[in-house]
Amino acid sequence: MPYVMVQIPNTPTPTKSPAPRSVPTSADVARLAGVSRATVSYVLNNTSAVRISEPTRRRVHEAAKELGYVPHAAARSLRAGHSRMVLMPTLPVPAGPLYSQFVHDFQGALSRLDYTVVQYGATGLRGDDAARAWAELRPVAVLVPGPGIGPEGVAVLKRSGARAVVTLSAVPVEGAHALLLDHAGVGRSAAEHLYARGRRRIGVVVPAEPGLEIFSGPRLNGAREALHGTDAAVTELSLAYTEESAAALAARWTDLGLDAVFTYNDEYGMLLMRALQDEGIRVPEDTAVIGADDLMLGRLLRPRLSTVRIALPSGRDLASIVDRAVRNPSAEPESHDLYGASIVHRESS
Amino acid sequence: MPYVMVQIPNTPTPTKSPAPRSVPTSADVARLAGVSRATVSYVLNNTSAVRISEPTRRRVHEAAKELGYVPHAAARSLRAGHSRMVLMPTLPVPAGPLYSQFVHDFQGALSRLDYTVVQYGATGLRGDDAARAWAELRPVAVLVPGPGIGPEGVAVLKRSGARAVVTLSAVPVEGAHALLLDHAGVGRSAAEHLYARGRRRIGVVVPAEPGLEIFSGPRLNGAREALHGTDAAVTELSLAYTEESAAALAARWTDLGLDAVFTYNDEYGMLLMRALQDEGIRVPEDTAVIGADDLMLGRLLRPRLSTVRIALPSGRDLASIVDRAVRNPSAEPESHDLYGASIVHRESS
DNA sequence: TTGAAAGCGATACCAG
DNA sequence: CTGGTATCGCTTTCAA
Repeated sequence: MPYVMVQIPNTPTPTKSPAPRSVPTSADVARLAGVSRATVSYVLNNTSAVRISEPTRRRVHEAAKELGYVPHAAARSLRAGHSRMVLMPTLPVPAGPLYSQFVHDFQGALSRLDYTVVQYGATGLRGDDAARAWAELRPVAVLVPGPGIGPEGVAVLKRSGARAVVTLSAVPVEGAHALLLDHAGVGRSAAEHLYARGRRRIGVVVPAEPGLEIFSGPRLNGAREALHGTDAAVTELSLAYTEESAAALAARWTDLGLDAVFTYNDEYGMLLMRALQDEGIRVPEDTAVIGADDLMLGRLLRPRLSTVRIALPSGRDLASIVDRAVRNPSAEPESHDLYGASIVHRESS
Repeated sequence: MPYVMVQIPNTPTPTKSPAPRSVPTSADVARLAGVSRATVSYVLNNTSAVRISEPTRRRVHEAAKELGYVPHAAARSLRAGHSRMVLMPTLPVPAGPLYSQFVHDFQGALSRLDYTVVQYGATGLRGDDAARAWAELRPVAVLVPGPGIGPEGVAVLKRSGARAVVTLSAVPVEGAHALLLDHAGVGRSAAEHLYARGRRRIGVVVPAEPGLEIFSGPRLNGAREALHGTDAAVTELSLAYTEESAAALAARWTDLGLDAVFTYNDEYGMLLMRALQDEGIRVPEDTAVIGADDLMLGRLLRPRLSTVRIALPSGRDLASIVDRAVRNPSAEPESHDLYGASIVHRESS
């Protein structure tokens, strides 16, 4: 810990020590193999347009291996003028199981199409600044989860060479392909379901964790909307993902006088349902509970948790949408409605 | 579009249509502002070494805005000879809650130190090829989760300019900083706990999902190790993360004659515990159950799930390890033992 | 079959 | 204060 001894300037100055052994370039390989850089490039890329003699190939390969040569992606794509990188900004919140699975599938599908998926941790930047930061990488396509981009952002990306911008969100964005997640529909379905089952005083959980508003807002509004003009009332319930918060909420449950609750998703549902049960409130007799996202854990609860399923696109489908858009960038951006806010009725409601 | 006339090879050739409006460069900005590229660079980077007149600054900024100019990261880092990118290969499996949280924290901490975290989806490449693919991006540091790299891989990365390679895994790798996750210790602790509570016929769940062997293997072996030479026996139990698989396993539970089970982690634990209960097997009376990872859901089960907690490093700690290593690349790689395979004893065991 | 050289976009030195 | 220009590493014509 020598750091306590010296003044550290407040700007992060990287130590500019000369690299002990500098990074080998194709020129180094050429020198060692006794050929020109062009030849090195031909050999290493298996260029079919030119034929290189077998002894030369071997010499080049050996030299490359000996030096531990690795081509410089930036230089290559600078020269080429394009890359096959698909950029995906990371979510501002830790990914849930649904999203993790989706990303995994999407990556697999795209790499089978010879793209490279990069999740880019651009925290702290908002709106157009974020889009500019993404554009600096000159990705061939960008998949934006959530409402992190506006029409100007899309324009910036396209001007910077992105051949496809796809949003995965509740509202379409001018110029971008849209996968429309109907969060409001989730809230609406949940509310309608509870109403149909005779519930009239309906709570809606809104996670206290920051960053989730973009999902929880539409879900809450959807529920409000569905019950507008009926004799049912909606109560917004803030809940953090901790046992204490759930216990506190459960403790004032009787005072709240609710006979049903839509818990934002299955995880919060599990949390709250357990707290209610511990408080002696019977589910579903006293209070009906419904979650969302149809996670495995809902099926394992007792009573089994009713849920609203929202279908994310399969990774393969989305990958092919991206690929098509990249191959034909002039095509009009499409909107794909991801219907499927469908009720999975189990025992808790 | 003369391209329709020629044979398109079956390799995915991107349509080489001339971009309708090509990407603006700093030269374009310079032209529009009536200054040289150098001046543009000075203005846009607020270079303090030179002073540019206010009118000129304005003209440059206006030109840049009008063209929608965004600098080209590849060109910049090619010139600069370094970047502040920290590369993190994505896991070969969808991330669990523990890991998602960890990545999120780590990203946040590193961006506060002015690094950019990139999760790179390099599927399909194994061992040294993967390391080479990562090295092409010339990251300043690489964090490898799991045993995805060997000493040669580390060497390749370092030769390519990576100033720090950190592995998050069970075994240290020559030349790399190591965060040692004691998976075997998890299995050992679980087994010792069950043994101490009088259990002798102990099952160990091994997830059927591919890609998890790297975690489940050591956990199983740790359990075996702990009970070696005692009067207890270990039975390996393959289990897929589906209700059917769990039900099938539970159905033959009596035949198996087990009085305890270590379920790999809490999620599999929840799954199996529920299946056992549905089968009429009492937990913990007939069979004790213990999971791992100390997920929230374990606390919400009834009986509450005992678990083995394994402490991942905090994102901030790890970020500062990386930062230190980057600033002082010549320092010997450190190994940090992440002890903390500690038993959280609840009701299921 | 191989080599010389142009140029991708941005930056920083050195003159003017 | 501003402009030329060399340079980063690589690919790809064009010549030899």
